[in-house]
Amino acid sequence: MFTLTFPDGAQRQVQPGATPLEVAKEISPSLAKAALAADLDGELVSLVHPIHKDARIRFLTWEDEAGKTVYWHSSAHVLAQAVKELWPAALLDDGPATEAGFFYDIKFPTPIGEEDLTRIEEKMREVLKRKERLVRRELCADEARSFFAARGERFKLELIDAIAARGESISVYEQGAWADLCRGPHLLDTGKIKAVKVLSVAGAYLHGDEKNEQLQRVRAISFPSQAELDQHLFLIEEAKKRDHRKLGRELELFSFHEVGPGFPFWHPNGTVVYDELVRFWRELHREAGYSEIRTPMILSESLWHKSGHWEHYRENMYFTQIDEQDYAVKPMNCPGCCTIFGSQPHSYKELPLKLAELGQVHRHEKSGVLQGLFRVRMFTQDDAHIFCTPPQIEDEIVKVIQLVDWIYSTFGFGYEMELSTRPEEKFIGSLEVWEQAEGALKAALARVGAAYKLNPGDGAFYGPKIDFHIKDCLGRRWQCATIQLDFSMPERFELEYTAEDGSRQRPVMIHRAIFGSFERFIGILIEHFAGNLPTWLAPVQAIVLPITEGQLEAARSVQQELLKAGLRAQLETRSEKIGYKIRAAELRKIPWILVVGAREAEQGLVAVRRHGQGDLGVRPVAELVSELRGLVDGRRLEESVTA
RNA sequence: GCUCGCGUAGCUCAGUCGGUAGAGCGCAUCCUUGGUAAGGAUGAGGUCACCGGUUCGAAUCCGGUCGUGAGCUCCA
Repeated sequence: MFTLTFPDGAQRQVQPGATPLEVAKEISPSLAKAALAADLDGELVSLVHPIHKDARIRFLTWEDEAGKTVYWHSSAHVLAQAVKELWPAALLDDGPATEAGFFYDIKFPTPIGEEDLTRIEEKMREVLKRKERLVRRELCADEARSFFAARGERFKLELIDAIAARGESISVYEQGAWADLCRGPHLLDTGKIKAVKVLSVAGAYLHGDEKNEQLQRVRAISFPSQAELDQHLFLIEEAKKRDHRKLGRELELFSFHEVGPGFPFWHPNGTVVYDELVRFWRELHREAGYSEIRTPMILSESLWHKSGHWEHYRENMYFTQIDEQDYAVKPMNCPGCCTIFGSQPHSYKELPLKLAELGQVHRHEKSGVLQGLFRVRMFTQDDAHIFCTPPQIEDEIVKVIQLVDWIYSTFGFGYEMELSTRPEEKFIGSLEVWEQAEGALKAALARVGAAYKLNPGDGAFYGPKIDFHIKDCLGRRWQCATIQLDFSMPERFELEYTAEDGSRQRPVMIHRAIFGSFERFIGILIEHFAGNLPTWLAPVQAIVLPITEGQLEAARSVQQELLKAGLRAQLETRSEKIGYKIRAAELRKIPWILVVGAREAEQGLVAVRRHGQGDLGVRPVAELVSELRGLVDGRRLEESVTA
């Protein structure tokens, strides 16, 4: 007998070879019905996996990420089967589950188009109706090779070789007359998959490698009920409405033009948002002991040789000539900052020295990756470089993490952290320094009590780093903040400080950004708030609407009061009906709409209307002004109106 | 950069079989002075992304270029 331990600590004895499904049935029929797979000592297993040890067990349902993964992975097999029934000559590569659905990379005899998606979807429903069992079968490498060779699946043969090379066991999952190479685990049968939607088809490289031939990636999603699918499709539509590229145009924040692909043009409204963020950032950094610097946009190519960028980053840089000398447009700010640090002697007493720079950088990104403000060729980083001694690293990292947390919480953003450590091979500096640095980062994370994901070997060649990812409304994760330790740059620039004992020492450099770039951050803000920016960030904070031209002067004086209080207020002067003017202001997402009619004008009142909330009643002008000032000064989120 | 799709007025989009362009919104002018999401009239706006080809004739068919979208690869 083996002992299974459940998440709540309860235990149960089972016979050797018992399966999670049998265990679930003993507990309750509803659990057996809801269970999709099980977690056995951290291993993801199917419900018919025989248990041959004492273990902790947890049943995975649709509510668990891992449960969804199994569900969608099985759905991917259904997709593949449907495709093979429609195009027997299609060649399959790989078809995993993703964060939201699943895909399959396929080489079609002739490329398919959007119009084929419905056919695939209908065929999938047909396959699902058969409610076929997914049966696992283990094969040796040669059996597997002849199995897929007989079917002409040459991509699968490559996958088999890769699996065999890793010394892993090879298995196929059969469903009806068809079978796919797969590690599993899977659902017991396809009957639990109730609703499917084939979403898109796009190019993808074989095995995800750019050098390989191009296949087509068919993306789809499935749900246990039609209602859940409908809800998901509704959310996709809602997300599209928030697309910052659309809102950016509608709200006249920024634009892109053929004369500068990837180079954003900031319109007056967008510039206000940008400047407010800068102001917020400056306030916090001044308080946190940073000094601000500015370094040139174009610098001699020799500097970029020295920094290593020419060697490692040339592909992404723009070059030019001045007086027949070679120059480069800066893609990063660190060399400029190091030039300042190196321009004068430093004492240990100055450390940690924190030099911040709103550095505008240009990077030649591949044309295909440009994407609104999320991926541009010119952007401004809220950069800073902290020069310190190795023992100071931990404290400084803690302070940066706290600053990031403060800034993100001001916008109501959730985020995830990742720690990337020393690469296996390509790295500079001694193992000792790396260990010290990684230890400092881990200690800092522990001190702030942050949960983080470890990416072993994912650090830069010059040092380990902590990355912060914000999740946007489409579920995409964007790296914004980053904290990177850098042992390389101080070395290359021969930076030094005089230590207590008079010796010359090399400082450690911490490279960090919090917004990451203003461009991307604003893009995320727009989508996060669906364009309804909090009052402190809104390009126009209030608009005054006279009901008739008779109140134009009274309305103008209300506007003057707001302007005097430092608020961004406009006056509507068009002679339209009030309904029309309100509609226009609502569409511009102006947070405060102030209506002045004969009644209000007489008593020094305004009728207040908050965007999205309708009429809030009348209020004395002075009272409203101080309320708005409070919102702005406190950089209040006003969640009730932005949600 | 690669694959596929798309490109018509400031915006959203029609435009049939190849016969040199249309709507709504917005904008301008005039009328209207209306109390919480669209009052009315008139008018201006387009080298149909660009270059080339086929054709008597191209927004429409073909090729190329540029831009853009979905992905891939890469990243703040």
